[in-house]
Amino acid sequence: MVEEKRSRKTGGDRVAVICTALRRAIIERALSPGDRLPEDSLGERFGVSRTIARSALGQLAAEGLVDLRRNRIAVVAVPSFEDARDIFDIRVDLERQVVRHLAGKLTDAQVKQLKAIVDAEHQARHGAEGISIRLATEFHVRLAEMTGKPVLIRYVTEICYRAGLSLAVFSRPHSSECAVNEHLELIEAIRTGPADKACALMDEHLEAVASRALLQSSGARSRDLMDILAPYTE
Amino acid sequence: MVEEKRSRKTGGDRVAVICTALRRAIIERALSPGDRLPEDSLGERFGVSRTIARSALGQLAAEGLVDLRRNRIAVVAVPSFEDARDIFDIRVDLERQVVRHLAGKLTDAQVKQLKAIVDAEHQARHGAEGISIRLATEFHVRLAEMTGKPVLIRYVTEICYRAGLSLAVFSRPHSSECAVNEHLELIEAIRTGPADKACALMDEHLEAVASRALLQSSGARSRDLMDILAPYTE
DNA sequence: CATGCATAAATTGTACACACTTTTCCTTGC
DNA sequence: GCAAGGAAAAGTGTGTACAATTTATGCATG
Repeated sequence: MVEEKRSRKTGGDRVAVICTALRRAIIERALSPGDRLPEDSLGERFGVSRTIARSALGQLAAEGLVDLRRNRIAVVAVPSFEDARDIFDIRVDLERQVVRHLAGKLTDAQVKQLKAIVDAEHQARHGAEGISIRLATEFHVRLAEMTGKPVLIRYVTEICYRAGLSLAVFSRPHSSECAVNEHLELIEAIRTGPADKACALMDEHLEAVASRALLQSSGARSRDLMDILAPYTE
Repeated sequence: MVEEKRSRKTGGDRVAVICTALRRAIIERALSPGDRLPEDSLGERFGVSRTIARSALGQLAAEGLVDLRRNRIAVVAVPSFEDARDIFDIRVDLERQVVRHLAGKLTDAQVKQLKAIVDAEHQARHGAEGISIRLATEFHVRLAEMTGKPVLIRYVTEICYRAGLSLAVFSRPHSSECAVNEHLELIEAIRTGPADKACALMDEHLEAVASRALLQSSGARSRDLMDILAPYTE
């Protein structure tokens, strides 16, 4: 660990550093829903006191990525099926607003930027699944950022991360394969098409992502104690 | 003060107490956008240490009600005009979801509960304007709560408070007078009508609230934090 | 009278200490 | 072998101290 020196100079928001790291770990599935996040370990890991770690956990709890119960160790949030459904419903509305604001107004630089992400998605499609999911999320977040509307950006970002976390609970492996092509089509629709057309495509895309994952809930609940014990019951 | 004994028994979330008090003070306009919120004074006012006050400010910042810049005193958030517009756009979408889920499904008890709020609004219509605004907000929040969907409730609540704060910046006095009747009509539409009809009425209502607002306000008075919070300290 | 500039006051950033709660695990009695 | 109980360990809740930074004050200077 050699980054000691910088910490004094910049003093830059260390809470934010932890939040960013954890968000990424969660979205990449390096951390799974239910995983414990003790303040001590977290602080030690990032070379800060418990005060900072605790503050970061508070922030992530406010974002719905962490569950925080009194006197109990913080854990990565475990969205219920209903939560997941609601998160996707809200996501559809928010991203429709994004598309509406962006339709026909993307600059060439923006298109290039988006295609770069899709490229990365394409390359990552046979690697670790976590990377694919992170990149897919990044695509949507970047799209939102292009609206330049801070409030909208904040909510879309938050809901996208929560959606990613929900998928970690309920989707089966390799369910996000075809998203790459859909992202390319989205770019085209937003660049050229009228708002309605682009919105419809976004709706379709998100509905596809959701239904690829959420509609078969029974299989996803394999972590449930009852299911695990079922074969041993008789 | 005499609230000593309870602190041992419940130990109940003191951060939440401060957050609730501040949210209410903000929505009732006892605190105005830009008002300073030093951690010391806040803690002293609520009989807790700076640790707790700071945590509360962090939470409110995450909700968009407080602006928190490094090494600077926290202030009540000052939404820009664009922020206000975006907040209302998102609010329309979210509340449309609420209405869609509730249309034709309100129980008698729920209708009664909502009418009680509208009654209170009616009674408060010639009193302090802050109370009217709080009750109007409460109406929408309660409506959201009736969906029983935690995620939706959280976002609607947050966005309603932010909308209320935005109105504090951009609306002129007495612009929310007629909201009482509109709320009554809303209850009826949601109770009896089909979802589309009720959604349309909600859209109309929110659009009316938003457009009644958009004008500059004056009011650059500076007051004492201690005095302002007195009624909220309990 | 305005303007820097130095210094003091106010305020935040962070670590840490200690009390309290929850969890773990070991012991004891049956 | 096992259920009950009770330390010990692990972990959170909160106050406080001190460093770092910003803001306010006052004084000298042009």
